Amino acid sequence: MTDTAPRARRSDATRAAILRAARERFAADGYERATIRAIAADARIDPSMVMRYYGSKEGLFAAAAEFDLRLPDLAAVPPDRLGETLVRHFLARWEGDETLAALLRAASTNAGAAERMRLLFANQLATAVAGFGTGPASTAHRAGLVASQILGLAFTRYIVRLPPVVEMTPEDLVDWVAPTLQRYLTGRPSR
Amino acid sequence: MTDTAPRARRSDATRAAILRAARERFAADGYERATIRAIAADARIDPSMVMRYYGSKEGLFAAAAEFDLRLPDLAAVPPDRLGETLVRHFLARWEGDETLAALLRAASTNAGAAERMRLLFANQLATAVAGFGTGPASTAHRAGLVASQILGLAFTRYIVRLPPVVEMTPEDLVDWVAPTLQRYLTGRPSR
DNA sequence: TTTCGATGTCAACGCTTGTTGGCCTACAGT
DNA sequence: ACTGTAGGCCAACAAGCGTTGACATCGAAA
Repeated sequence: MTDTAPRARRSDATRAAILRAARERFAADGYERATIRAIAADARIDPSMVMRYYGSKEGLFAAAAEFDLRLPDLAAVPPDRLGETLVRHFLARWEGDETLAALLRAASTNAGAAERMRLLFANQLATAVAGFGTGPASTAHRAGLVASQILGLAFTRYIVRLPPVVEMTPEDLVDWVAPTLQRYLTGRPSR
Repeated sequence: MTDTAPRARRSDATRAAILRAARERFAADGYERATIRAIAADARIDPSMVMRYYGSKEGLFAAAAEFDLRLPDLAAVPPDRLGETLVRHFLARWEGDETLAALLRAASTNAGAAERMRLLFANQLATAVAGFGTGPASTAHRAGLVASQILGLAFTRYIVRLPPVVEMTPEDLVDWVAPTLQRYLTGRPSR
């Protein structure tokens, strides 16, 4: 039941090459400047193949932006190390897979990409941190605050490339940002 | 000496209308989807006028993205209220002027806009917070961390519009985010 | 060996884009 | 009243875009 398409088609390699090239281009150029022609050239096939396999540019992006945050089970983490765990995980996930960068860049100008970003954080981050924290702030608000810091870090480090943020080592970033996330998850606001 | 162009030209109103329309479009659509034709239509003039007055689309954007953060003199702020002051100021600045949103959206896909964003934070934010904090972290790093949280807040609230971040009131945001900035400016990292 | 669907190429379509140059019009200086 | 210039519009350009359909080729089933 796990594989609905039992035998591999001969075109699977082509499909994969298209996806790989698409992720690269979307991550580097954003949605509108990443052209189907350029993606096809990278994958060494004709632009019309992209249309055949993915229907449209939107369809290609939807396939290329499929992403799993792979968040660990936070219930198994010592409660006072939640922030550290999250920063470390996101940094690793970001540097190892350019899909998130593609989604981030595209979300600025493409409505569909922004919607995907919202779903990603609602379905994966918000549910992962559900149950943490008490008091006046809802779990959703805590997840939103975490998202604001995580995405801001990614935006300044990988998109705008602010020099001081780029220069900091992952360990520096963990040391500084972990307490922020920790407080957003388990702390209280001032006043 | 304050006004180098003593008498107002008759075209100044048109120039201003173009700039206003450009800021709106760049903020709403980003750099590539905001077309000169659409901007000209909003300003009720011919597209060729945009070229005459601003030379090119890049030139128009450069003029439209001119921005002053208008940061207050932080030396005059009680040292333990730096974070609160900054969050409040940025929130007000953001909601009152769409230029920053235009710059933020465009910075994701346009190299020139990203460069402008870097200059903005280097020249205005980094210099405003210069001198705060001691210890192993340089002032530039502290400014970069502040930028990551401020831009992340703007990105999630005004660009991606993550529901929990949009729903929070400005006062809620101040209460939660102020301690973060306070620590980035005057605190120490964990470990 | 023939057949037929899957795989891939080619050329073109209709459209939009930034940009340009020519032309008309109104108004300020004489 | 005349004239020069600044302000504005119109039409068109070359280029690039996503997308389409017709045609070639390969590989496996018959």
